[in-house]
Amino acid sequence: MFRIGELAKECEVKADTLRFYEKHGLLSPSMRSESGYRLYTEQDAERLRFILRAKAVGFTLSEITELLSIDLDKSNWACADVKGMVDIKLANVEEKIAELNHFRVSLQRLSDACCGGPESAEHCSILEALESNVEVKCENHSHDHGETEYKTSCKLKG
Amino acid sequence: MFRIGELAKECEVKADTLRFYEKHGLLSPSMRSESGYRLYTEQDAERLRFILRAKAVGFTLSEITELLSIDLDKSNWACADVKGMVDIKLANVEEKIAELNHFRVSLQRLSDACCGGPESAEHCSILEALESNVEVKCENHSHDHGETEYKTSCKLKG
DNA sequence: CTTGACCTTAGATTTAACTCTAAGGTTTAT
DNA sequence: ATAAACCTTAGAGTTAAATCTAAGGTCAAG
Ligand SMILES: [Zn+2]
Ligand SMILES: [Zn+2]
Ligand SMILES: [Zn+2]
Ligand SMILES: [Zn+2]
Repeated sequence: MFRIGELAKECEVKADTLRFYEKHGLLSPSMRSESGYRLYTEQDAERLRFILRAKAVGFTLSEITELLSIDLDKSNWACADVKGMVDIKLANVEEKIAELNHFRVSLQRLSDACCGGPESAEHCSILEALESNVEVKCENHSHDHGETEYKTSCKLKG
Repeated sequence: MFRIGELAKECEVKADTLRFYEKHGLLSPSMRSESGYRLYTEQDAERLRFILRAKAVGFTLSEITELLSIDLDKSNWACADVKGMVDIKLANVEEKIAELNHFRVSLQRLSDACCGGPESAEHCSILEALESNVEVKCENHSHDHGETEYKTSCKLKG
């Protein structure tokens, strides 16, 4: 039997989080003490660990609710159902990764185009790219700061 | 001169979004009509496009606020400052990608371990993995549903 | 017997970026 | 002149997953 703070510490979450999970139907303590304190059994702790493992794998709390209901009623579900959920999630994650990769490439291109030197940003390729719609070209690794500045301070100058 | 709806349509955002940007100091129309309608100049439209481009690259609105203030005052900033922002963002994005890749691998492993067949999930490897802390092994592509079921319905059975 | 750590509740706040509502004023077309 | 389409404002609602606050009850130690 754990009190809320004990289980929280054991599983490295806040007591607030456990109350939140209870309010949202993910995990209720099996008992209460006479004075009303939540008392969690080892089974409750197992269920919490299930939740946390699913969360670590990227499921949202409402998806976890669904997984829990399947887990408690396995015989009425098929492997196909469970695998389906995982595969949908996998597709979501892959989509998100693709989107972020798009950001990454764009940012890398911007970064590569800027000398990063200490001189004025008046001709900074990054700002220019954001001002106009021009895609930064890959080769443009040292941009022009004008005759003098360019020669003296652009770090990446060929 | 565009009215709010016109600029919104032109840039494929909602009028609400433009009011939101105004409230948050990203973009104010240069004028108002006699009756109080917002009137955006071409310069305002340019600024909006700057915002949208930066957003497309993954900057948050508060980062964009910062970029805009740099852009309006370029001479007081160095390339290093601008590139620094981009590089920080790039690092964030890369971190996020790494995190999602972690999810992806875990999910893929779960998915691979489940036969996805129509029989009861009572011995589903996915649920078992979530119940216990055991990492699913890579080779475990067809799990056991018990003598009979396994033979009749597991799709991936070797 | 009192201090401090812990527990209870309901409800408010946080973050980001919108999105919507209500109640009304303006423009344009028919 | 009247309807449709547009505009104004202030402020509330949305989403997810907590996190925090206030006001108070409980428990073990010294
Ligand atoms: Zn430079
Ligand atoms: Zn630069
Ligand atoms: Zn199976
Ligand atoms: Zn399965």
